[in-house]
Amino acid sequence: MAAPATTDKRRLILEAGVRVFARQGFHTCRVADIADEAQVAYGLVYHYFSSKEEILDTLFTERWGLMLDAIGEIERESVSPREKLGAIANFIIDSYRYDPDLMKVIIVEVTRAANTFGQTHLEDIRKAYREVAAIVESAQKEGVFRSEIDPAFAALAFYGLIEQVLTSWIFESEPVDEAEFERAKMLIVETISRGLER
Amino acid sequence: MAAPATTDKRRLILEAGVRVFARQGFHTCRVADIADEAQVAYGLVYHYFSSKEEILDTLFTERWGLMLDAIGEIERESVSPREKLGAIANFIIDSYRYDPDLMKVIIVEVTRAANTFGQTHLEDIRKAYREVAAIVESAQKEGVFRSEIDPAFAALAFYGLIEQVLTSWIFESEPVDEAEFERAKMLIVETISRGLER
Amino acid sequence: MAAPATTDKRRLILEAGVRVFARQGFHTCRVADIADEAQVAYGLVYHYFSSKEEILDTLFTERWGLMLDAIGEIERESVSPREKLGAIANFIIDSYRYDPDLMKVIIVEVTRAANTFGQTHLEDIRKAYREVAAIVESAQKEGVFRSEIDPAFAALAFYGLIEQVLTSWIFESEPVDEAEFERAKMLIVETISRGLER
Amino acid sequence: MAAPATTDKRRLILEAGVRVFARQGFHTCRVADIADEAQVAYGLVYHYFSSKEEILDTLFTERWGLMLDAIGEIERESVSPREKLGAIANFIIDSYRYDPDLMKVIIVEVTRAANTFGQTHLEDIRKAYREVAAIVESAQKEGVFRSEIDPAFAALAFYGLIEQVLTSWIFESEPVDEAEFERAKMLIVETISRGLER
DNA sequence: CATGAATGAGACTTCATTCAT
DNA sequence: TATGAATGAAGTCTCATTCAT
Repeated sequence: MAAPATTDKRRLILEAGVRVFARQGFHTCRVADIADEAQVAYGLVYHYFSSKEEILDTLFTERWGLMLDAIGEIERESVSPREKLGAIANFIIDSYRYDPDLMKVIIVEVTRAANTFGQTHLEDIRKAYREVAAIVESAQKEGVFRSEIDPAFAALAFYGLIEQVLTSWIFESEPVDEAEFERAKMLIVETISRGLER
Repeated sequence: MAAPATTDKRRLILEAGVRVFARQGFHTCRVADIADEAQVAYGLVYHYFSSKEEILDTLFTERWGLMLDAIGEIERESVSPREKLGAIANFIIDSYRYDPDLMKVIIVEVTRAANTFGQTHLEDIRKAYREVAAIVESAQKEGVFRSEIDPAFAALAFYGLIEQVLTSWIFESEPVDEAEFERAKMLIVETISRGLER
Repeated sequence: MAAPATTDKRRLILEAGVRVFARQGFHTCRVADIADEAQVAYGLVYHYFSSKEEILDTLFTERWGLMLDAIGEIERESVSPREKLGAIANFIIDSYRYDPDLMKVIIVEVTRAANTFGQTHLEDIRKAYREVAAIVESAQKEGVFRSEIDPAFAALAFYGLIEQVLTSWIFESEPVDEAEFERAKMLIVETISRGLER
Repeated sequence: MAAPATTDKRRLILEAGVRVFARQGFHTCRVADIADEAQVAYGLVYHYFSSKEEILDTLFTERWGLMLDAIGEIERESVSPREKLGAIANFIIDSYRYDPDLMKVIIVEVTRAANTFGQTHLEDIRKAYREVAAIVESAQKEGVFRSEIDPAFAALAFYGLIEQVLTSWIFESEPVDEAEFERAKMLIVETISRGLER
């Protein structure tokens, strides 16, 4: 009695949404494009989602939720702050490696879109920032990180760097190769650590 | 040949565009909103600009050009690499201080918008990155900066941090106070330098 | 061959149709609203009725048929014309008293709706008019009613008055009280008789 | 400098609205039909009216306002109550004679449509009823009309009769001839007066 | 330069109806 | 009988752009 993945039309539509949003952009694509991509009747999109926006919201919330969960788990592990930040960076970069289209959509259409969706999901986004800031703060208390730097500012730098790296990949025409992923992980951790450690 | 600044309708429209794009976003606003804001007849917008997009393009190109000029000048000055990066960060932050709406529009609608405009102005944007990378590279050759870090990656980190800081201001409901500007300048230079210097 | 009234889904749908049409109007409501109101699966509506319109048609035909039957019976009784008209008025007003929603639907969506359904059921509606006209005509022949008035015109006045009274009730926010029903019956008969009798 | 009636597109659209609503009904027609009938671009309809509904509202309000004005004037004349009611009946019937399509639309889509528009314009409609009731009431005080009949009920009967007569014309396939109009005026006044006078 | 009416393609959304189970 | 997912045609409204004055 396995779940018949092929006939879960709702999931089909979400996956089509990822591809279409990534290819054409949220504002530029039409709902018809999503239906076509999903090989599904136009109206079915509205059977499962109340609007084009809800598709994007769902994609973001699902993925961002996974990330927040992962960050929470990482936070609770008893490893060094450096390793924690490294693990978070890894997770985000692996998310891109695993599904670049989805991450592109999330970054381009939500995380970096200050207006419509950025506002809607601001609280979720800020939660991720606060988690990183918390890691930095407790590392400062333990004396592992320098205290001169405001934890919130450190979180800004952390995500700013990662997002910029992902964005540079997004703009590239060629798919990113495996070595590049590993190199980026290392550089990010290296750079951030150097800025934060004593 | 006096320039009657007050009745330069073209300028009026550009300035209205800044306010409207900042307030409503490029995709959400209508050309009529811009005409209204500029207190100008609907059709006049199309007398001076061939499309809504051209208004945004003009705003971006004007401002980004000033920045590229400033970076060029800074590059040619004979000061330390650290001071050069600091000067660039200052310039960008002062741009925001001077005209937050314009910078909001440039960041939200162009720099961070991977699809439409990001693509159009990609070359301009990359030029700025390359300038910073060049500063880093020559500093590495002079032995002032560590050589382990790829200059292009350093530029990514540099802009990523600045953009993230500006973005955090953009999302804030309260206007940013002067002290915050100065604090940010210092933190940015401090963070970047620490990551790059020997 | 017991009729399990409670589970007669068809009847459930018809009754739900009355409530939904009365509340939201025929054009504004959706078939889904009727299914919801009837607590019945969406598709079942189409199992019993070929279209939304057929539900309304059925409601009208059922009720209007009862009225035509009643009028026929009343006509055959050997009472005065005044009493006959009074009995018809009574019947219609009692129909409203017994099921105001149903009468509202019939009047608003069929009887007073000149376009779609009015046309469909025009013949049925006219039959009722002709019955009243026949009563008037034979009363004129018997010398009980004045001959100056065209029987068809008299029927118009008769139904016009009743419909207007019902309409005024339909628009009222408060339910009509019993005394008002009796008062209306009297006034209607009084008014019509005065207009028709010698 | 005569008003160029031919190019007043707004008026053209209103007039087209009358014809299209009369022919197809408000719910059944499309905005495109109105634009076509007016020989005007689709978008222009929305340049002048915010919705299809606003066209109907405008038609009703314009015409009903004229009627209320006329009733007000008639009320102020120093003639007998019978003549006043006759004048009102005349005005309404002449309105139909002059522009049957417009009156058809007003009656079918507004006055007799208890749901959407009836509700919107209920107050306007009731105002007309109250004016007639006022005439009846003062006639009762002067002793010209019988006091047994509630003035509000009399108004109901008055409009009910007129509306029913107009409705019967609306349903007729042939246009109504002049003699019929005059005959109806007389019958209406006759019937109502007989019901009300001492 | 300036105006704003006019155009019409386009996109979203709704919902009656069908159909496979 | 009963279910509700699936279909897709329609229709409303928006708005960038054009154009006559």
